[in-house]
Amino acid sequence: MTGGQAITSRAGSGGPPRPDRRARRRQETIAEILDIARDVMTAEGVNGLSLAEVARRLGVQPPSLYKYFPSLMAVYDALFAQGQRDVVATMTTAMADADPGLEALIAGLEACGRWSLANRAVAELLFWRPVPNFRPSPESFAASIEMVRLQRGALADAVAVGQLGPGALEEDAVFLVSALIAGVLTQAIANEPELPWGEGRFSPMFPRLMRLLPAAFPLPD
Amino acid sequence: MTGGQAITSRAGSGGPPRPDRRARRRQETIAEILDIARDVMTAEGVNGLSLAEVARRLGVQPPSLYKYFPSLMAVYDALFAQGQRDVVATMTTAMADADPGLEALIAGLEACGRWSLANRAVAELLFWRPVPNFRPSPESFAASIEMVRLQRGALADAVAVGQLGPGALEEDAVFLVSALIAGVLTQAIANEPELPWGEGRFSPMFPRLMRLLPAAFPLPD
DNA sequence: GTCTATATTATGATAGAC
DNA sequence: GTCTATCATAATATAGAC
Repeated sequence: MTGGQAITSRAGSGGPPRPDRRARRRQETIAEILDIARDVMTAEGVNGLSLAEVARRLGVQPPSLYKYFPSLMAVYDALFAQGQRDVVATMTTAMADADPGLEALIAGLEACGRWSLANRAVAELLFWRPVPNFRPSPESFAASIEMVRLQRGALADAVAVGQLGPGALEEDAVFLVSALIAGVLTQAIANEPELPWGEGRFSPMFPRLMRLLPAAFPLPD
Repeated sequence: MTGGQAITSRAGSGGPPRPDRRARRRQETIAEILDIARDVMTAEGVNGLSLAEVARRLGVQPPSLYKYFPSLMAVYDALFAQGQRDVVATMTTAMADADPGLEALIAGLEACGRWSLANRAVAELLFWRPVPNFRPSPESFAASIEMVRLQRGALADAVAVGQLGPGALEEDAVFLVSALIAGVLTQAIANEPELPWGEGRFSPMFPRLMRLLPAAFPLPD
């Protein structure tokens, strides 16, 4: 199922494929590997990921994968990095479409929740750290700092427009907020892994929790 | 390192050890196996538990363990059941020592949090369900129903004494409450696994979250 | 960039001697 | 209730042919 195109083009032109074409093909294969890896994690658990199973599903022999990733941990790292980028982009878009302040904060967290239930396995990898001996590379980790920055910005906006009190500017405000979304997500993923955001017993609690934010960071009298 | 006592007593009396003595020794070994299993999970992750490693640490050969547990999953189930009993007992005690109602609810949840950070690996097994193909047996699962019952009772008490509004009697109130403790715990375990309850960035948020309960279940006007 | 072959290591589990 | 020996399986990873 692979190589047909490349061989055809090579036979047709008589020359080797253009470098960018080869590079693009390589990127496609990498993307396919990561896609399959996500499927495997969803089916077998985050720890159940194995290069052997990925190779089986891709229809190649395990050693071939080492041309694309130097180790299993490198695959985890790529999944982590891509997932983190993906969730941050999703949150950023959702926040940009909402009024700055509390609405944007809630929209961003809700987008994070929706994404996490739609990408359960990667969300576990990102937020639960279930793989021993796996530490995300510094570059991967950088994106999670961006996530905190996003939330801090929205909290500051909410203070600026008078929706929240000055407590929301404190350093730990973001930890309180992230515990709220983490709680809903953990319960949903652990107890109702098949249900999307908005269904089940836990994610519908999210809007109610968000309505508590003004009480958590009260305006000064 | 074992067997010395039994051989001595057998040699001394000339007869076989009394059945209850043998049974007690067996229970001690089972307890020791579970103890070591907890250590292994703490060190290698919940999924890193293996009978081979337990046997190594216990100083026996792997097949010997099958005299005590029929499979690895049976060990997980025993850990699950014991952990669930343990955390429910801890919560029950903490709640009994507090005023019925909101204080008891908070004391129970706080005890659950303290226990979970002190028993990280088992808490992950209980609340995250990270082991694929592991379903707790019905008996094990029964204790987690008791946990819900405890919380519902405290919520009802809080309504009865006028601390919370009637919303706390609704079926989903316990899901909201459990999302609060789950959020703090998830963040603490994932990001600061070495820190006990009360330290770090997340578990100190718990009292602040509990102070939001009256706003979550407001009294009628 | 794919393959075969292989090294190395590990696992869960069973049979059967003692 | 312990052991040795073994089965069956699986994993990551490397060497080297094509």
